[in-house]
Amino acid sequence: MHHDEARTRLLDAADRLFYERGVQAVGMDELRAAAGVSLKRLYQCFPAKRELVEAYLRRRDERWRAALAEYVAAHAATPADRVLAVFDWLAEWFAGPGFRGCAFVNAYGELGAVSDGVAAAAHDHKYAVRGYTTGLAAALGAAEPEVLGGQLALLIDGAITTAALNGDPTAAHLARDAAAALLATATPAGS
Amino acid sequence: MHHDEARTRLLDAADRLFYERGVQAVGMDELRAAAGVSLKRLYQCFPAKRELVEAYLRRRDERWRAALAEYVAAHAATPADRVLAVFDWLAEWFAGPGFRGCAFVNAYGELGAVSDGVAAAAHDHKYAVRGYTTGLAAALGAAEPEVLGGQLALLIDGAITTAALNGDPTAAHLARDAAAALLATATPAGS
DNA sequence: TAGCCGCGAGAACGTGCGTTCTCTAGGATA
DNA sequence: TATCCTAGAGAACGCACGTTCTCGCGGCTA
Repeated sequence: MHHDEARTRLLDAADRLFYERGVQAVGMDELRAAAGVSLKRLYQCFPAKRELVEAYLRRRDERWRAALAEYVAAHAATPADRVLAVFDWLAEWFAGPGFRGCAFVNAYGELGAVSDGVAAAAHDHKYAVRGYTTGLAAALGAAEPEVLGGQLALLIDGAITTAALNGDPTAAHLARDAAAALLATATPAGS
Repeated sequence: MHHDEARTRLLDAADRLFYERGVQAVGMDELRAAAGVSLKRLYQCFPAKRELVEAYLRRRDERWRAALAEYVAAHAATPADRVLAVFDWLAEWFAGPGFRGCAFVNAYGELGAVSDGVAAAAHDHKYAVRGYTTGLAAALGAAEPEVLGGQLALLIDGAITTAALNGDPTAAHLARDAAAALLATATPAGS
């Protein structure tokens, strides 16, 4: 097996197992077995668990934001619809199998105090999401895009947390309605 | 030392250490030392770490919600001010020393998949907070108190997450402004 | 005073896990 | 064909930690 394929399989296994059960609940040997890779190869690809964890978060960040952006681009035509589509995408995610909240929040709770790399990955992810919503707000012609974008990010995080901890996927609808109300007050009428 | 005093000191130490560094990063012996209690006494009070963790969460839930309700009652006169005061309290919490996000979200990320007790404690906490905000919304005369209350809870969770992961205490102000906008659209004019 | 009880201190035990080491087999090369 | 390199399988190591056990001391009771 090639180095790159082993790396991909390890990241796939990490993405599933770390998200499903938490980082510390999954051992390197279980990961190795799930990926179908030898322990020696594992440590060639990721010399320590720390590095695997950070690579898992970095890749998940890219994929998560790409999936969101792709859905929004495909399902909405107007700037306002794009904002609302964000919450439609969340609704689908929440209702899907295996949803267990935000991987970055979870990892931060587990390791943020102890691992700078994890804390930085969580920070960067949230910062990037906020950048995305701020972009949507700017496209709307909002008076203060940073404010509206930040508020949309709050609603996203709140919905994820509520959906996970309360097991309530309808949090996405609640957040969508709140976002619509914020849009109405923060943008020039009729935009 | 009395049994009850040992229990209190253990819970005090747990509240500080578990919140500060995460549950799994703190060993029973370190906890014992921080509480100034013997290991034998520790296991008399809490026969397993699991039980100490759950007691920590239960007590923190009560104290957190009591502190919030007390602040709101003391700093706001009208129903609308009470809603906004929630976010003022959050702003103080975020800016205080040692803030590291929501203890329940953190514990859920760490152990929610593996411990039913932790998942239930997190659920119950969020459910209770939502009940509180729904009460505030009802006092406002909101057309749909459950909706507004739920949305306020989303903003609270979003603000906590953003403040923690982005290290940005001003998330409370953002959330406060968003709450004000929601109040304006969800309540009869002038209430 | 003699015996008993409960406590604190800390050693000890078992287990899980991150990481490294050993051994064996197979394929490429001269 | 002989040799070397690499990979896989899995044993081994070291450590951390949850939990239990041992020991010795101090205070109570008869």
